[in-house]
Order: sequence, then structure tokens, then C-alpha cells
Amino acid sequence: MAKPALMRHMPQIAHVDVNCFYASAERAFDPSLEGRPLVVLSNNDGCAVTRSPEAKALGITTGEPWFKLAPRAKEWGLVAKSSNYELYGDISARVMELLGRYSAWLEVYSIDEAFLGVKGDAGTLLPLGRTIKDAVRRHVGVPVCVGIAPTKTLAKLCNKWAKNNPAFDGVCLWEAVPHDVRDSLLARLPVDEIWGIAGRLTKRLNVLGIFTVQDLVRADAVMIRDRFSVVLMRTVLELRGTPCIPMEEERIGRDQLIFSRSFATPVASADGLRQVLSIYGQQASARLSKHGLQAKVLTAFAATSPFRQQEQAYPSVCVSLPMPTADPLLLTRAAHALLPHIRDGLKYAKAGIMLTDLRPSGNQSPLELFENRHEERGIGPLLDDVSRRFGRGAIGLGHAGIKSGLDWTMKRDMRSPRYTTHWDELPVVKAA
DNA sequence: ACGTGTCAG
DNA sequence: TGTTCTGACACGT
Repeated sequence: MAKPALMRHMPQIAHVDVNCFYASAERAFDPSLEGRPLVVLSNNDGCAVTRSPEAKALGITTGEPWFKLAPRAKEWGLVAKSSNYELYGDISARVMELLGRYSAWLEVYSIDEAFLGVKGDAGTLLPLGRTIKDAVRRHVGVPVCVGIAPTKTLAKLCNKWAKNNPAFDGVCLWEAVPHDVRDSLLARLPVDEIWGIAGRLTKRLNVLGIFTVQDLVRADAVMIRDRFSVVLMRTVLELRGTPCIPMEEERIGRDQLIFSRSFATPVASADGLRQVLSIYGQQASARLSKHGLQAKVLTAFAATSPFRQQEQAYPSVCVSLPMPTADPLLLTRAAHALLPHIRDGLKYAKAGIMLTDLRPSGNQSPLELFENRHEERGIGPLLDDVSRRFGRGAIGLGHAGIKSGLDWTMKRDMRSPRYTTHWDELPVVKAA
């Protein structure tokens, strides 16, 4: 019996993921990094967050503290880079723009991943995957892999196969993988390789004798729902080819916004924390403005390092703002409510502020949105502005205070140039 | 409604 | 010395 015309090609989902994104972005502008073991470090140069294949081959794990790697870096020829979010953000935008040309149905899932709605059969989808992979490599300069399947969960799984199995050459189409190959791959794959399944769930599944993806696919879906959650049941159904996780609309607002950071050096006084909270208040305000949002509730917190032998403390205060606001001064003042809870002498390792109950800034004409005071403006000018309007005392920190080098600011000793976003850091090409 | 636990990247 | 940061959501109360 012939299938109805509309059923000929079920919609499919292509999952595109940049290979070890941060490391690849670094390489795109520094060819000398090609072929060498390379790690990109977290904020404060704390630990490795991205590893090139060569670094993985050395046995370096993600999350490995830099202070443990540094002594052996020379012997390994290992290069480390501080994270350069401006560069990564710009490269990401280029990748996403390019992907948008291949499907109008694009969901940007993270800085280096996207889902694309696509249609077709093996004869067209496989070439499409290759085209996308080659185009991103050529036009943006970073390597990607592509997984294509009827569901998001399977598309992510195919992407993983495309990455790990050279035979796929970077593109894996679920329907083109022979059934016996699928089965043998699934029978060897631990459940925690699946999107949405991590340590805790794995432990509980193992207790029930479910160790591999094949075990999970064969499990009773209703039992999974009752003993675990509807979320895990959706995963099971998705693994069987039934779409349960829809493509998301582009998220405009957020539910909350957090600004938090560990310090390069601990801060041990309320005065120091005052400065930190002032800066965070400014930056949070700028982020709110950028998204056209205002906050009704602010929570400020600080914490001692859990890794040190000392008394621990996690003070926090929650301030309900009288009016929804994105005003840097009001936010900073509210954040300062934490200060009375700070014990001088205790070494705080991190602090932050969290804004919740966010809402779009109303009573603002559409025109004003485009020429928002804080938009497109760096923190420096903003601080200047605030200091000029209200005096330094008002926010407890003048611009000079920053320039004179506060010791708590982030450590990023090995950051590469911001090649694509700062004129004075443009890469220079020399012709012989 | 709110805090806690879990996960992702 | 030193171990990221941000955001979402389900669940239990």
C-alpha cells in the first residue's frame, strides 16, 4: 500500500555541534595550535573546560585543575588558554547565522550547538549534512559534526557517533545506519551517554539492571514513568523514534539572571565585598537592560571556599525591590544589604547576585529600546556615568579603584586576543 | 508557592 | 595557593 504523499518524508532533526568548541575557536585564529594538545581554562584559570583531541589523548579530564596540569605542561607540549568569551561568542554567532541558511527552523541550543528541522530521505539528508559540515569549516573555520534523526535525543546520539566513529566521517544519519550496527552500538553504550541521563539517574537505573541504552530502550515506558519521571519516559520514547521533545521557540525573556564569580584572591572584608557587589550590580544592570528586562527581586550572596580548612559561611539576603528596575544604582544599593552579614576576617572565595521575578521593562517606548542608555556600552563608561551623576560614595567605588588593580578580579593570564571584536586586536597577516 | 535536587553545556 | 558559571525544570513539601 502506498503511503500518502504527506507521509513520504517525516520531519527530521539535524543536531550540529562544534567539536571541542573553545579549543577550535582558538585554533581558528592561531594555526600554530593545530595538532598540539590544547586546553581552555575556566574563569580564573581554575580548571580545564575544553580539551583538544590531543589533550584528551594525554588523559587530561575536563574539570582537571590547572595547578595540577601546569607542572607537566612543558614536558607534554601542552598549551593552555584562558577563556575568551568575546571570541567564542562571535564565532558562535557566525556559525548560527550560517546554519540559519540551511533551515528556517533553527533552535540555538547552546553556544556551540543547534537543532535544525529538516526533511528528506537518505538520498538528500546525508549530502545536506556534509554540505553543512563543510560550509562551517570553510566559512567560519571550526570543525562540526552532524547527527540527523527523527528525534532530538537520537540526533544528539548520532552526533556523538559521528564524532567518535571515524567511519561516519563527521555525519551520521540514523536511518542510514543498518539495524544490526545500531543494535551492537546501543548494546555497548552506557545509559549515561544519553542526553538527560547523568550520575544520579544512572545509579538508580543500574539498581534495576538497566546499564546500557539497549536495556533502557527495552524497559517498560510506564514503569519508567512511575518509578522515575515523565522526563525519563520521554527520553525512552525518543530513543524508540517517537518525538517527545519539541523544537523550542526562541526564548526571549529569562526567569532569572545570576551574576556570580569566584575571586582570584579571597576577599576578607565587608569593604572588599562592597566593591565586588557594586561591580556586579553594574554588570547585572547592563545585562538586564540588554535583554529589555527589569527585576523585582534581588538576592545577594557570598561564600567561603569549600576546599579550604577554615570555618565555612554562606551568607545571603533576599531584597524585594519596591519597583521592578534595571537601575544600576538601585540594584547596587540592594546588593549592599548583604554587607551587615559579612564577617570581617573570614575569607570569602566567591560572591554574586541573583535577579528573579524578571519582567519586560514596560512603559518604555519602542524607540527608547533602540537607544537604551546602557545598551552597547561597556562597564567602564557606565561606571563613569554613575559616578558622575551620583558621586563615588553612592556606589562605593570610583573608576580609579578599578584601574588601580583590585586583587579579586578574574585571573585570565593566558587569554588570546579578541581577534574579531576589537580593532586593536585584529589578527595581522604578513605576506612574504 | 517555594526550596532542593538534578542535569546540561 | 589553587577545583567554572549560568539556567531550566521536576518533584516534594
